[in-house]
Amino acid sequence: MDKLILIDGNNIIYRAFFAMPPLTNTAGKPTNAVYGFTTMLLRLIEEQKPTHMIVAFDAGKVTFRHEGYQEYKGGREKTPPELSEQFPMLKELLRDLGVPQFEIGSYEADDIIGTISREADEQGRQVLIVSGDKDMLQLASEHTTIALIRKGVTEVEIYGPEQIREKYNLTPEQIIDLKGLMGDASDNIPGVPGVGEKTALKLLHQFGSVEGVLAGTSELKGKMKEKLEAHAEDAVMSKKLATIHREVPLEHTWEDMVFTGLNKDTAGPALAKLEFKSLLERLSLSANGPAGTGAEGDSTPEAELDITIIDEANLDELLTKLPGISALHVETNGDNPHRSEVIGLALSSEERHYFVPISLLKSPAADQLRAWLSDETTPKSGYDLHRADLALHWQGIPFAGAAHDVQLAAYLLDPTEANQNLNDLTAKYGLPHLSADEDVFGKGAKYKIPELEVLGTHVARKSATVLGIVQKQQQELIDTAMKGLFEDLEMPLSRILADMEKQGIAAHKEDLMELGKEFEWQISKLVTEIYEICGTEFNLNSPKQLGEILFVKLGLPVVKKTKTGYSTDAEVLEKLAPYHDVVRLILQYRTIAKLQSTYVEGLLKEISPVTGKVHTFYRQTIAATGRLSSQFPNLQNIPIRLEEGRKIRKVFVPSEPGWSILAADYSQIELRVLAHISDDERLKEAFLQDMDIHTKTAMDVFGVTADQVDSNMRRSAKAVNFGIVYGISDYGLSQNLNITRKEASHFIEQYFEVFQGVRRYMDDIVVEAKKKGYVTTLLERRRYLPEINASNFNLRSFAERTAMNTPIQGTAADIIKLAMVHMDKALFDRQLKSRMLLQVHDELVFEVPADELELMKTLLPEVMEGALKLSVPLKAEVSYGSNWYEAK
DNA sequence: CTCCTCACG
DNA sequence: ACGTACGTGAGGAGA
Repeated sequence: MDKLILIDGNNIIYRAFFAMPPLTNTAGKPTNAVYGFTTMLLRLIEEQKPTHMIVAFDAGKVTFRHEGYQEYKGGREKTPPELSEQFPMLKELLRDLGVPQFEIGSYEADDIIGTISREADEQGRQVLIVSGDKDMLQLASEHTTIALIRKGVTEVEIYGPEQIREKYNLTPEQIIDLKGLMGDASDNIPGVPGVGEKTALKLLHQFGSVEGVLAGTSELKGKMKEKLEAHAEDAVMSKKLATIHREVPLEHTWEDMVFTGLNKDTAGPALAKLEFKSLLERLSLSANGPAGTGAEGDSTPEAELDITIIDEANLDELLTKLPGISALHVETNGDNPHRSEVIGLALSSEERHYFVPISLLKSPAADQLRAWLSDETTPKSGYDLHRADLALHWQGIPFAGAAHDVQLAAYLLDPTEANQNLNDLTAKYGLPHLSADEDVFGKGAKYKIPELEVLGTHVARKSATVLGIVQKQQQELIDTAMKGLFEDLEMPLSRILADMEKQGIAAHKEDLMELGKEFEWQISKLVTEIYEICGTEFNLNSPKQLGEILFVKLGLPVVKKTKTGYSTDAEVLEKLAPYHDVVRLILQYRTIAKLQSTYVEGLLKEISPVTGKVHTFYRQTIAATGRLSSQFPNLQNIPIRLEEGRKIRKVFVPSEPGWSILAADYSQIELRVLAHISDDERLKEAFLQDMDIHTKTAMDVFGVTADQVDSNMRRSAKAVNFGIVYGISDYGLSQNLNITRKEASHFIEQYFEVFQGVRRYMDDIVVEAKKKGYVTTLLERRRYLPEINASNFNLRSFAERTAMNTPIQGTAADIIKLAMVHMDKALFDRQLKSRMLLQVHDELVFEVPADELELMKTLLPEVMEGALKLSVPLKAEVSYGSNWYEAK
């Protein structure tokens, strides 16, 4: 079956340009857009296996659309020169890859694609259109689907007529009417002012088309009617502009579009010229011309590896080879490493790969192998060694000697790239593809461990992959100045986290159940009362049903809407409370129900029957800022702000009699970090004198003395301080303080008048991010912000706030991680029995024996405060008690 | 599997 | 004109 792919060249290269971090060849020429385009193209070829393909480009500046409307695409920002110069590079590359390309004077890529897809349609051929432009949806048909590129160039949504109906309840043809009514700012198509997507959809569902709407205005009234009548011509013209021209005079034949695979003779040299080494390797092409094997632009075939499945008979052979082994992979099932089982262990040396099934690994015959596994002087690389350590631990197999964790390194190299599994990394580093775990094991209920041969081969390929990545990552870490961060902070921390998690924190089950009974009783009382007042029973946990009761039955005013209906969140309910007594009760119900389901029932399920403790799992590779996250259960969001919830903390107790819970938290760490990196004199002054920072801010912003600061002024100052850390916007502050945007903006202005160093930092960091494409923390942790130069206001603003926030939040994360490493060493050096149990972003929790309490009360804050030397002091406040609640 | 809501720093 | 505060994880509802 023939399959034709039509690619909107201009659109994709644009998106690739803004989605990719800046990337240049050794001569300093930007190549990022070409690179992004090419990776997408190769993936398409691999996944779709097209028999025909073209890339269409816009030709020239003036198209037939300008004849009727000169302002078409007016007001658009000029194409950045860094992108312009990549067009010829891309066209040359496509030629060398053997991918046909089309452009024709005075028409746009859309029109070429529209014309070819019409012809293909008429001949019943299968077509896939690739673009980021929603307008393309008008071309969908029985045989034609559209792959809409969403985020960056990696995610696509596939649309056929069916999906368009589901999403908009429109036919593909009506997409044109939609744009006719709503216009398109980026193309300078006016549409009807005041009509956005929502209104346009409503009108089209009622009248069917632009013409239908204009003919039917008599059925409408008010502003809407006026607007439509006044702008009838605009609507008609906009529709015309949005219509893809499907009769372009093209002189082409079906044969001109044939694609039989990459041109092996020229593809290699072309990619080499652009210095796309990873793509060269991925395609196993050589820079000098035709390559030996498997270069169809298809996935690199799975490598032929020398794999030995180990049993008792050949175990000795493996043991002799151990000195040459540096990479391993521990295969486990399930997400929770405290509960999952180890299935097997793969080991890799440069020459050979081995797989040891779990049964053998646990047997006495494997003593020597296990000794090697637990030997900290034999360095081992792997993917997610932290998880492996835990899973092995619960099977009674100790692990030590983690040298290079490929997952952790990948996270440091790009912390925003979500969940980089080994498969993603093979693509990135041009290594042979792995089968997806899903294909080997099946998923969900169908999960099944395959036969030994298949299993061993799959897992051994993973350790082989690790082996292939380590050196490359080492070099990248050096190039990005993150080697120190990796070796001296993150790798040591990963072992410390594993220790904390194995240790767990004791939770008093009976007390928790007792608390649950209390909540149960309160819930049933509240529920009865609420049903009675409302005069009906319904599911209080359903926002949908609750909305129905509040806004329809009781007729309360609608404050806020969500995508799917009425909003009933706490903010809305607070506003509704004065109107009806039941609202307060609902708020109370929500509070208690949350405590009951998440914290009582949720925690009960997580208390290990084996240890009587809760063993969380810290994830070191999730948060883009460098923070940790906690799962199964999340122990970083145990209630504290409200007394009812805070009681939950009473169930967390020391695991040995006579011991105490000791906790210390950093005071205002983020604002202290800000004082340091902004070098703002007044902010530094405040911390050097150890003043209450919010009161001090209020004094300076309102120009009053300390005793003139009332609680309201302090509250405002506190909100401004928060806002500053988050990357302030007047809108955000106005929401938080419930004031007008203007007042908020005035506040911010006053703040910056006083704290000019902070203003300078905020300005500078954004400029720096725009220039470099990333921001860093004090310890050189990096976060890329590809959207910092986006033309879309929202995307750009978000990236700008992130640029302001990440160095602050991230440096604070660096500091507490340092403190953990130092503290671990301090405990070891002094041979103390005290144990580190939890980290909650700016707080560390320990359990300590009575005879170490006095020492720990001074040691802990000392180590935390001395973790990193800043231009202002760090401050840690320590407290202790017989449980976590008391340690406040 | 997505949405809403809410717990934390 | 645009429509947000930064970073997470979990539970329940309703498709």
